[in-house]
Parts: sequence; C-alpha cells; structure tokens
Amino acid sequence: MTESKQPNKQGKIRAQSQQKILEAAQQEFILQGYKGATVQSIADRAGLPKANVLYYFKSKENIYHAVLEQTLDMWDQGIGDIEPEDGPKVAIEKFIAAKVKMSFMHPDSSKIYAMEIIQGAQHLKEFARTYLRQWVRTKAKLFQHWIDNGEMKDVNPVNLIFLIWSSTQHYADFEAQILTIMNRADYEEEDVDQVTQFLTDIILRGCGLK
Amino acid sequence: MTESKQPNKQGKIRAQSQQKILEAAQQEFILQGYKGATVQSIADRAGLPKANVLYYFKSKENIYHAVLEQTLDMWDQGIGDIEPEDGPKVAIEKFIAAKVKMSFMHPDSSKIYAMEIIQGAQHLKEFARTYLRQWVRTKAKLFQHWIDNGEMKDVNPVNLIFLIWSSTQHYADFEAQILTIMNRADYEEEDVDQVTQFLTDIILRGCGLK
DNA sequence: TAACATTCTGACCTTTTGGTTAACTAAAAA
DNA sequence: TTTTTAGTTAACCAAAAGGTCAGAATGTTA
Repeated sequence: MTESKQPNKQGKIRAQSQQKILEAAQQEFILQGYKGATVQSIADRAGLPKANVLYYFKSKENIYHAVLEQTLDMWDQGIGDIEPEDGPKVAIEKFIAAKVKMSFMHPDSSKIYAMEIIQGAQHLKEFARTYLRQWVRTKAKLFQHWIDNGEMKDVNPVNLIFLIWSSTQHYADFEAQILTIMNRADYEEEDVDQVTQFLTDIILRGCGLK
Repeated sequence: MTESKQPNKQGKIRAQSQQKILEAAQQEFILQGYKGATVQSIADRAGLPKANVLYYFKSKENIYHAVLEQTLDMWDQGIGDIEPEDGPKVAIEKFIAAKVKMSFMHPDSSKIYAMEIIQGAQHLKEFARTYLRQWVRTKAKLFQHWIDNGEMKDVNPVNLIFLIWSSTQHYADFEAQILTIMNRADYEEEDVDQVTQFLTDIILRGCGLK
C-alpha cells in the first residue's frame, strides 16, 4: 500500500502531457481521419517522441477513445439546458445561443463528433441509444406540452431539435466552406452574435413565437 | 490510328467495372476514411482482385478523385435551380424540396462531401472558391432583390442559404444518429415528404412568407 | 484463323505503421 | 544513501499497405 504520491507535482506532468497529446491527436484525427493520423504525427504535433506518447496511452485506439470522451464531456456541458419554466421562446433562444457559442468556440469537438456519426457512429452508438435518445425525448415532450397549451405553433418537436442542431453545428463543421464562400480567413467575434441573431429570428418566427 | 473500338461492347466492360469500383470505393471511403480505405478492401467490396482495380485506376488517389467528381456532378444536378420569376415562396419551396430529396436519395454523396469539408476541403477548395462562391452570390442577390421589394422579411440571404443546406443535409450526414434516436432501422418513403413539409413550413414562416 | 488489343491476375517489392523492449535519467521515499 | 517509482527514448520488429510487372486469359477485327 504505497499510496503516497500526487500531493501536486505527481499527477501534474502526467496531466499536462496527456492534455498536450489529446489536443494534438484531435487535430490529427480531424485532418487525417482515424487511420490517417499516425502515432508519429500525433507525437510530432505534440512535440514528444512517439514512444512517450505510447507510454501515456497504450495504443492509438486509447488515444482516440480519450479524444471522444473529451468531446462528449464538452457536448454535455455546452448544451444549454432547456427548462420547463422558461417557456418556448426563452427555451429556444437559450438552446440556439448555447449551440452557436459551442460551434464557434469548440469547432474541433463538433468536427470529431460529426465525423464519427457520418462514419456510422460505431463508437457513439451506445451514447446515442441511451443518453441522446432520452435527451431528445424529454425535450420533445416539453415542446409538445407547450404546443398542446397553445404556446407555440404545432411543429414536430423532434424535427425542431434536429433543425437547431444542424443549423448551428454547420458553422463549426463546414467552417472551411463557409469561410471560402464568404472570402474570409477566419471567423470573428461578431459572427457569433450575428448567427445567433439570424437563427433565433427565423426559428422563433417559424415556430410562431414572434 | 487504330481508332476502332467502342461500337458498343468495347467501353462497356470498362464502364461497368469502373462504376462498380467507384461505388465500392465510395462506401469504403465513408466507412474507413481515405487512409483507412485500402485498395484491397475496395477490391473486395467490388468483387474484383486488387490488381484489377489498379488496372482501371492507376492509384488510390485517382479512385478518390473519381469519387469526388461523381459527387460534385450529383450536387450540380440535384440542386434545385432557383429562378427569378418564381418569387421567394416557390423558390424556397423548390430549393428545400430538391435538397431534401437529394439527402434521402443519395446520402452517400452528401457524406463524402461533408467529410471532405470537415477535413479542410483540401480537394474542394477550388470548387468552393469559384463555383460555389459564385452560386451563393447569385442566389443571395436574388433573395436580396425580393427583400428590397418587400416580398419577404429582411433576413440575411447568405445565412438563409446556409440554413437550408445544413438542415437538409443533416438527414443524410447524420442518418446514423437520427435513426438511432428515433429507434428506427431505416428511413421510409414518407420521411422525405414529412421532412420537406416541416422544413418548408418553418423556414417559409421564418421568412415571413406564410 | 491469325494477329492484335484489352482485360485480368498472382507474385513480388518497398515503405510505413503500430506497438514492444530494454536501457537510461530524474526525482521522490525510506 | 539506497531504493522505488515515474518519465523518457532509441532501436527494433512483424504486419499491412500501395503499387509494379510479367504473363495468362479473353475478346475483337481483318
């Protein structure tokens, strides 16, 4: 029972190195895909020798799992929570604002997630089947309740959720295309508000809330 | 000048084999990514020996290019053409209907395209910079014209185009997630109409056209 | 049928990759 | 100081990958 270590210094190096590796790996996985990202390229990007990367994560699979987990945590935190007492207008406003913000602040998480789903959601099937499905059902019920109460137009709540997800995530996932089309090098501060404003405006009115 | 061949039989075998290879390749590229899709796996899926695949396409790069080209052709054909004389209501209806139909009928093309963009659009930068940018500008001007004429609400036309693209393509790209959440095995005929109906309804009303 | 072109294919080669190992250093505990 | 533990790294290896090639098989045409 040599349960000593980790007063502070201990886990520090570990945590730092792991984080550096995860960030590098996320980039590489996006740019090259799972198979295309090599342990060497991840190591190079992280500024570490390959063997050191394998020391912290026993295998490439493990690195990928860790990246995905980080992504799901982000999703979980960033998703604005819809609350019953908000009413439909505020709920949708909060929901859209949260998702747009996440898209602009953590586009890479969104990209990794999108690639996983496109490729068949092999690693996320369970997450979708349990967590996501439940989340959608709960929120859909809430919307349905407001609809039944005449507080908003009768639109399919599930489709509405998909609409908000897709239209907000688009700015993260399709960043390259959007910037090219608009002939811009990067997103800027005000884009977040502009997009939030636009989507909120259209969707609220679309739901008969404006 | 032995310009004989191809009265009919000639190019036939060639065309058939190539098409079989392209379909197999598209699947593999989606499922495994560019690097993950091996020439062997493409050959296996196409039911041909590897060397035969390399006989028709000199390299894996070439196969990928051919797949992308096919995808852009599809995009080009499938995009409902907005015409000035339609007016905003019909234009948006046609646009949404065309994109939804494409998403449900050719989800794989949409997926390949999406992956390319997410990964930085390396092979599509030129397409986006020239063709797409021009397309968006032309259509945006049209919408702006209608807005100036008071025929629709004052919404940002470029954002509107992005909204329609994203919300429709979502059903192709995120197929796996949507089906899992809805606890279904496959899309069905009526889904196309239902989704078209939903999106048209919300977006038209969002644009003050209902 | 003979000549020619096209299609097909197993065997082979080179390079790259994920992962292991063993040895070394640094630092913290005993 | 001695002993452990954590971290670091070059060198190595087996497997898998992309691609070549020579020659066999199968048409096509004259």
